[in-house]
Amino acid sequence: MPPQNRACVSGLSSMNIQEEIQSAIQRAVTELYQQTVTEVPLQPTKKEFEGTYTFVTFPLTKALRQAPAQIGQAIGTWLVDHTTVVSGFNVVQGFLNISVADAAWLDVLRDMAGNPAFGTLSQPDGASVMVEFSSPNTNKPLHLGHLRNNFLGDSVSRILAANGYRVTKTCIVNDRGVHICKSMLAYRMFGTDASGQPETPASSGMKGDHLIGKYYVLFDKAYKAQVEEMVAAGTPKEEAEKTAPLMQEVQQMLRLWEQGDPETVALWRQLNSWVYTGFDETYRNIGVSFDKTYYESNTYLLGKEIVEEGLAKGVFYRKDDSSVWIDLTDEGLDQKLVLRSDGTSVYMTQDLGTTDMKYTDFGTDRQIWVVGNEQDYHFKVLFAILRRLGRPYANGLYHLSYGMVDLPTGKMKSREGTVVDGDDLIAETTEAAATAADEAAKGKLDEFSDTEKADLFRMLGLGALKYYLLKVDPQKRMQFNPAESVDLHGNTGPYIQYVHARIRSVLRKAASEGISVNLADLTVEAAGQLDPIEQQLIFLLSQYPQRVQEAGTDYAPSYIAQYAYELAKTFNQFYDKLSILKESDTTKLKNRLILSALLAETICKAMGLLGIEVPEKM
RNA sequence: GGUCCCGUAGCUCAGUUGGAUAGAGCAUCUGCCUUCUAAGCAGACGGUCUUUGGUUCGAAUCCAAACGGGAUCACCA
Repeated sequence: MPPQNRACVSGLSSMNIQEEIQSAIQRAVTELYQQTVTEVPLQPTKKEFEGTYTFVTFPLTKALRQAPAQIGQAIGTWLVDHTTVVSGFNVVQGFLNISVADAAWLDVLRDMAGNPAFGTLSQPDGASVMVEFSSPNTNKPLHLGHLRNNFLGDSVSRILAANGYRVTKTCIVNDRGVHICKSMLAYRMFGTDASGQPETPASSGMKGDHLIGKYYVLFDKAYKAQVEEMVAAGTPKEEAEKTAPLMQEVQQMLRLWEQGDPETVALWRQLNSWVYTGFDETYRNIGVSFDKTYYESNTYLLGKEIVEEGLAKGVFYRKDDSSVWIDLTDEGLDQKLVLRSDGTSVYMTQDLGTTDMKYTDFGTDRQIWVVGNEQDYHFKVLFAILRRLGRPYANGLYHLSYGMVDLPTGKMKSREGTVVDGDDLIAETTEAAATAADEAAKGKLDEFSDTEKADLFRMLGLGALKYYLLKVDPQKRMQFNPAESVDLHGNTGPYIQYVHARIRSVLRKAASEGISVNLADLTVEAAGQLDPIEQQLIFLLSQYPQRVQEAGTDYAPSYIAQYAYELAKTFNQFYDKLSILKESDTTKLKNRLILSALLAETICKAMGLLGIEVPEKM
């Protein structure tokens, strides 16, 4: 991806400590050494040293012809003498650790707290992006792997929106094809009870997607039995798999569907509509929605005219059997089929057409696909083709690839029935959260009504699950441990949710005691000393816009998860070390309240970027 | 076999553009609630960053090779 504009980061305030120190260091070097430095990277000072920002002087030793420590000493002294921001420094070898004046911290706090849009960035050109995710098949319910996909896509969409992009969320439903016909056929065969009544979601009490999933499994069973029988009778396995009567029937059904046979189409519509009702319920449960849903039954014929175009442009070539190919060997890829010899489409043909269509519909500068890493190769080829066809959007395409989710027992395998169902998992997670939370609450929830409790437990269960799946780098294959996923302690969603509730509780108490929390009360000058933990909190908060921006450029919800945890953890340390409401110095007290309020708000925003709600009480 | 991804504490994972003695959580052990929510905090224990070379003031990070795990290389999607 092209690097984004770094300049949009600092829209937060007139007073940006980091930038101020950076430019001051540049001036220091110019004045002290008559040299210019263009890059002034600062890093957070390690915990065991005093200071907030660290400037590494090793790289300057050659140009300035001085020892690293000497340079640090000189620059540090200069900063203290010539700026109001830097209050002190210490030098350890090539590391210049810089401490910031309390007045500067409080200034920053005031700017952040006074800006309701803090952390919402803007793109000067009003850039737009489309995120495609979820994209389920209509022959089975969503499972754990789909949840990772959905949470990623949803979160990335929110992060990009916070970065100032116009975001369009799309979903392409795979609602046709052989696999759909399998469910349809099985339903026609087994879906009627002894008295001739067809099974429906209502009659069975099953969610529509689960009901259809059941028939998909039934087909597979019957088909396998048939193949085994044929093999036992002497037919070679491969031949049996192709010629089994059930498979023939499925193929015939697909042909009928493609011809628009009314009866087949009616059955298809009926079953799919049940599945959609089921999916809608799941999406509502997990808080995921789309701006536009595409159906493959409408798009599967697209792309053929692009094949013609490619042939005319000489990008594709036709073989003797009249199949059409592209040769990408000079890019380290292979030769790839784009149209079958019988003139019908393959996956690639369709994707070429759909990508064009999405661009025609929305004209977004970028398109992102959240799709598992087993399709890495497919997307490399797709993007390469679109580049060669000279599509104007070709450089804005990105495959957000993610790894599989394994179980402690190993891979999820649908054939072995080890797949973790999404709905079941959410129900179990909520249940586990309820049990654990009820116990941990120790009476705190006594005044909650049943619906309030249910709402909280749902929030905690879902928060635990989303956080668990999002805190890991998408690219990495990850292990799903059911016990860990519902944990309320440590680096978890509920831990962060708890901190939010904790802060809100303090703020409520302050209000009930008649302590006002107006920004105007924030005293910058006579504030006295800030505790290092308070400085650390303000520093962390000031990093928020930058983290949002980095998460946007890297499509990385995990950055936000990590950040939210740091905020929560640091607040707990602050909360343990210093009293807020019992502070006798009212200036300090009000400053702490403002700091706490901003912290709650920022935790809420950050968790919101992960699609996680935070409670007022827990 | 070709290509791509991954390899960090017993387990699950962080580790920003190469920087200080590599960090969290879980698990195990030890302290801290008459005081704002203890669903918390503090501490202890735990490492040849898979291995070997290279690049340089400096490498978990960059390069190369090996080893281990995974994916993919269909006229499937």
